[in-house]
Amino acid sequence: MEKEHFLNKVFASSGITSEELQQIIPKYKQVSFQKNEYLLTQGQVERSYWFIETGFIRSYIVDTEGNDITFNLYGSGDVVIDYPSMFFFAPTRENIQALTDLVCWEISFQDFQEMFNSITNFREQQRGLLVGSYFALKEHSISLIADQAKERYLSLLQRKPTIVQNVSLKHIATFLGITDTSLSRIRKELANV
Amino acid sequence: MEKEHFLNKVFASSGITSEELQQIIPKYKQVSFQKNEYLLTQGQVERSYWFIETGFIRSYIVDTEGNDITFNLYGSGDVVIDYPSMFFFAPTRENIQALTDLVCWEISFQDFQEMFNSITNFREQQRGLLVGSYFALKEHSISLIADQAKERYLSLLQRKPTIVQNVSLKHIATFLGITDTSLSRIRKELANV
DNA sequence: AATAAATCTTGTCATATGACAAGAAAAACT
DNA sequence: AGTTTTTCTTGTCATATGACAAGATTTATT
Repeated sequence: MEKEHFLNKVFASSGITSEELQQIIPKYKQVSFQKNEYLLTQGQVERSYWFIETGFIRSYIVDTEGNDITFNLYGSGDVVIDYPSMFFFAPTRENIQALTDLVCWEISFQDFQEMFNSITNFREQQRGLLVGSYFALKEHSISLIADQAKERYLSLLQRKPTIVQNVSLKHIATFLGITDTSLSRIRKELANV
Repeated sequence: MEKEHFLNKVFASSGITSEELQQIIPKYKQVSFQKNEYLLTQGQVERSYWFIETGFIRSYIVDTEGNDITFNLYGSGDVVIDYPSMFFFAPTRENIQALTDLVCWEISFQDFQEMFNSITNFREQQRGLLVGSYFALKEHSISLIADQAKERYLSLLQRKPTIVQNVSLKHIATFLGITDTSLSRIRKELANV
């Protein structure tokens, strides 16, 4: 996709003017990653973030027992960023990995910061992304407490069908807070109905 | 506490100048709530938020089965806000309730917004609060998946001892994603060691 | 102080999910 | 195409936690 076309879509409902968009466009650059490549690994400080044009990404953390837990799954159109690392200059606990070959649009923290401080509409739009991530995490967290594993799976299937279709069972399972064994049984049960 | 003294503490490490602080100070007003009073209820849109000077607050949501689940617990110095409701003008799912008599400092969204757009240091500091909330929620969410209930309780006890001392067992339990019965047993077990 | 209400503890039993292991199926690689 | 590696399924058994109910304790109210 052409850069301008893509960014037009990203900023479509933000009220950004075409003059502002002309300032924003040069800050984004297209980057590609190969399947299994890492965009960020544990211990690094994130100095830029990405919008996915095509492909799938997961982020995962390794817990104290060494278990690999998928923290988030991303698809086309999603923004991929570890906010605490980016804004606190803190070494991340996350590993962000390409699940497929990727085409992304990257912006550096420095460029982001400059536009965040100078363009009100950009600021509002980006704050919206952060609040949106917070909201998604909040719903996920409530769901881990309130819902059975089967309900969590059905909810994900409804909200992000392409993720469920394209990501391996074990990653979806740990994202939902269960084992791959359990998710396999849940799928079997759902298929039998 | 005097208003200026309190705000000096809140903005201490934000790089805000004393001229800027003079702009900020008039926007905050002291408000009191009585025990059990609601600061926000389900369905409302949040139009201001609070810093707690003294007292304890909990926010809870009611799930689809009618269960009351504590989403967050707040004590002195904490910022109390439902970000999605505030920034998306969305009816909240949360009920925010005083657990004790409270003294808080309140700021309206409108005043917040004005300063967020005009004072760079205020902007950075407030963005930091949002990212900090995101980070806390992220750790909590990972902990719900990766840790046993006992570990989650011990972690809360270590990070927020005054919360554990001042909030009733059943609220702490649902915050940790377990029943009051289970938490009671965990406490018994810990006492016996 | 007496009473009522809320909170916490403890018993018994049920159940969702995990742990581990073996095979089957699918995907990746040579 | 054949081989290796990864992913998914299924069986058996274990366990953390829940559900419900009855008392005990603490706190609030008259």
